[in-house]
Amino acid sequence: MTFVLNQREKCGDCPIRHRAICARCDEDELLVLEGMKSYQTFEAGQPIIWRGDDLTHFASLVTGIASLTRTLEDGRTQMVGLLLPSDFIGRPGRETVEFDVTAVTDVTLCRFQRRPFEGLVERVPHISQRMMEMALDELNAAREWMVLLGRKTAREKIATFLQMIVRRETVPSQNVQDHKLPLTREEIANFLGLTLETISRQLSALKKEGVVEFIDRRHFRIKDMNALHMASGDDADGGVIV
Amino acid sequence: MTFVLNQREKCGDCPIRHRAICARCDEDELLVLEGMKSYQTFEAGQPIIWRGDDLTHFASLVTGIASLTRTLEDGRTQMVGLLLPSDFIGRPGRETVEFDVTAVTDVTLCRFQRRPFEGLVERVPHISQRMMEMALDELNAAREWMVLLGRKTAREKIATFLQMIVRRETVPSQNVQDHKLPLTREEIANFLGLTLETISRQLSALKKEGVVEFIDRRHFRIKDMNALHMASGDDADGGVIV
DNA sequence: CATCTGGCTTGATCTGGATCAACGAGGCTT
DNA sequence: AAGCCTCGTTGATCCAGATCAAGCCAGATG
Repeated sequence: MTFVLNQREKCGDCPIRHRAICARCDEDELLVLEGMKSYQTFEAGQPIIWRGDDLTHFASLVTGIASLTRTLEDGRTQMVGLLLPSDFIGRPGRETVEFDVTAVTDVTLCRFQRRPFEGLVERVPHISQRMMEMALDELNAAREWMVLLGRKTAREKIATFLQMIVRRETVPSQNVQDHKLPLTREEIANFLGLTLETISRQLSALKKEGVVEFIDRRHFRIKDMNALHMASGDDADGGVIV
Repeated sequence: MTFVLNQREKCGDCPIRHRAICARCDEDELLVLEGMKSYQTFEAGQPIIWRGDDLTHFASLVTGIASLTRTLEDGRTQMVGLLLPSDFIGRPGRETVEFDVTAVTDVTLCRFQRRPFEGLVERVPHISQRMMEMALDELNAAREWMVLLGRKTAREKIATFLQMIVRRETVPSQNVQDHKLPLTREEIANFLGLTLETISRQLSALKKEGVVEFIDRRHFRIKDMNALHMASGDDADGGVIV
């Protein structure tokens, strides 16, 4: 578990054909993958891999949402990544996993044995380049998040989070302005380095100010995108790096 | 700027022969590098690259220390990485830089034009694998730091920071137990997401408790490694991942 | 040798977010 | 339909760390 890739498009039926792994889907190499893939499902809340486990498979997240977290001895937990459909789990050259991966919702993975997949990565330059690109994207995202965790206020953190949700558009969007919070208040808190009470209060505040509107607990709509952006603490340009 | 690599050893005279880039130094490919390298120096405090700048060169940090930071509009700044000698600056496939790189002390870089270097990376599999390994190391380090920034107390942050200094051993060590703080109190604060006053107070507290001893403002010695470890908030095993 | 300057320490006070606590509201089960 | 759960809201209070404010100390400068 490891890469989080902001790339929703598919270019075929099989998840492994997501642009995530190969930008050129007709490549013969991908046919090899067809033979070795298998599917695996997890229920919401179930662990997918624990830190320290052997990484026997690589996988592509087909449906659902998973989280990447670390929990300290006393139970404090910090989310370090959020995996959405088409995101990739696995890192070439690594035997074990450094963070816990947990299914946030029901999850389907499309898996490949690590060895043959790694062989493929080694043989096919544009796949290894793609893996490098994903790693660097993830590195950028992690560093952006470090800025948020270290220096932003609660309000800025939530505004940034909402912007991220809107940008990464979890559901392919039936209604353009409606968005779904993929996480509970507690999970959001663990993502932002806050408590669930603070999340709740800040969301209420944004609602009261007319920046966002809530359809129900999980569904919201941005009423004032500009105010949200102002509240996020990011400068004008630097927004979309992910 | 981008990779931070925890790899002090050299395997030759030239910095590019650091294990950082090639684990097998006799490779012919490295001879190519000999011809295209050039050196560049920066004074303490000078910017090396700004966010958004074109990344025309890759480089290896030969001497000195540099920081990777992001500054918000109102001046709040967060350090997202610390570059020590033999660390690598540059990312294959990227045109621009996402964070500011600044010389913390006087710095010497050994540079290479990006294009030819990238060509080399593409041609030589074990170099591209090494680059991937560095990227993944950095990704892990960034995520570990996210846990620190999001969930650790001031005391835990400082203890973790001191442990990191001891582990990464800035100076090759004349006296095994003496260590040097590579940063000012303010820089440490920006690294840990705190203020300089809090850094000062926490260091005083650790001193008073006999956990560390200060030779002068910059030089310290661990008196009670175990207590320091206890204070860091990390669990028994998970320490050295970097 | 006096002064200055930039980094550092220490004290006093303030405050954003944590913590503790109670209550609501929707979705299950029975 | 009643009784639970789990998740979420809101209020009251607390406290770790920020902020404001003096001083301090060592090395640089005249």
